[in-house]
Amino acid sequence: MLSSSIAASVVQALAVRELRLTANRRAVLAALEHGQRPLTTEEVAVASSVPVSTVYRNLAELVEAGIVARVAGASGGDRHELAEAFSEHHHHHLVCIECGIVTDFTPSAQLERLIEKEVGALPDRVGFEVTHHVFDVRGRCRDCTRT
Amino acid sequence: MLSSSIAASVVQALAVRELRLTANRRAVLAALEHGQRPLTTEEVAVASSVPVSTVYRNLAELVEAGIVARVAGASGGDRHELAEAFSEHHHHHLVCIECGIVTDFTPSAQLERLIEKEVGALPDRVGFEVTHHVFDVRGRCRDCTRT
DNA sequence: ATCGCTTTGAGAACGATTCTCATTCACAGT
DNA sequence: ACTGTGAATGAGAATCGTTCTCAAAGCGAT
Repeated sequence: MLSSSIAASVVQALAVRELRLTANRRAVLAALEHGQRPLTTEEVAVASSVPVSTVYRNLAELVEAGIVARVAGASGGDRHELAEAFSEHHHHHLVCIECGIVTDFTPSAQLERLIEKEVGALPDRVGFEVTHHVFDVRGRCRDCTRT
Repeated sequence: MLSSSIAASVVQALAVRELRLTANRRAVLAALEHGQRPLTTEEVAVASSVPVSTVYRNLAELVEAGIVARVAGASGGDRHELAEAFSEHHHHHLVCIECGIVTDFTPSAQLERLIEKEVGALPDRVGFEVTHHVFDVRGRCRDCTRT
């Protein structure tokens, strides 16, 4: 079930785009909320029991509405998670280049501050309008190093 | 033409995997070396005049051999560039979410140091074997902000 | 209950990537 | 140079993830 605290703000964000919080979208969001990690479209479809074509469409709409964030996996399909405004806190990703699994991690506040500062200077420096940054670490996860 | 300075080390890296530096692979690498930015598979095929199926295969092998790096674009096809060991220097990317173009930028040494430190601690902290990190900034490039 | 609009779902369509396999090529040994 | 062996090639088929299509169903307001 989608937690009601999230539901409220989701409804608002959807309303802006004249989208409704239907049972399917609820199920998709609930899957993302309870998933331990960013999920592929396929995983969302299975976890939510919503047909794939609808999951594709819903995820696209939710990303568009800023409720869901797309995470670049190692290969084979993008992954999705609740956008930061709708989940716990700012974090980054550990991407396993072997099995493709993506897990979260939170870097130090110091690093975060420095990144913000650096990124904030880009518009003036190179005329690039920043929407967000990605700081991912790639390598082999605990399971895959056991082989 | 692929610069001879690179060619030498490429041959070595290829030899480890029993791969040869053929005319096609030369052309693919030359395209990446002279491209101003990370290129899509299609762009490499055109620039090098090598058939797409061969470009796909060659890029995969070169990535596998650590000679080429895959860069996650905004959408529509991954992009490729020479791996850092074979190109000028360490850098990161500005990815335009509008047109998909990827350009390079170099963050401050201070940020780089802090990232290294943080990333270096991960193996002990969470049992993740780090191969490299990705620090990309997403937004709209100069051209796309003009619309 | 009715109207107008959004949403849905099954399958078709599409595009990027991978696979297949007969042919060609590169290098090592002679 | 000549030959043998495994690597590399290329054209098209096959595959896989994603998007599109369209008729049917759902939701909210009147």
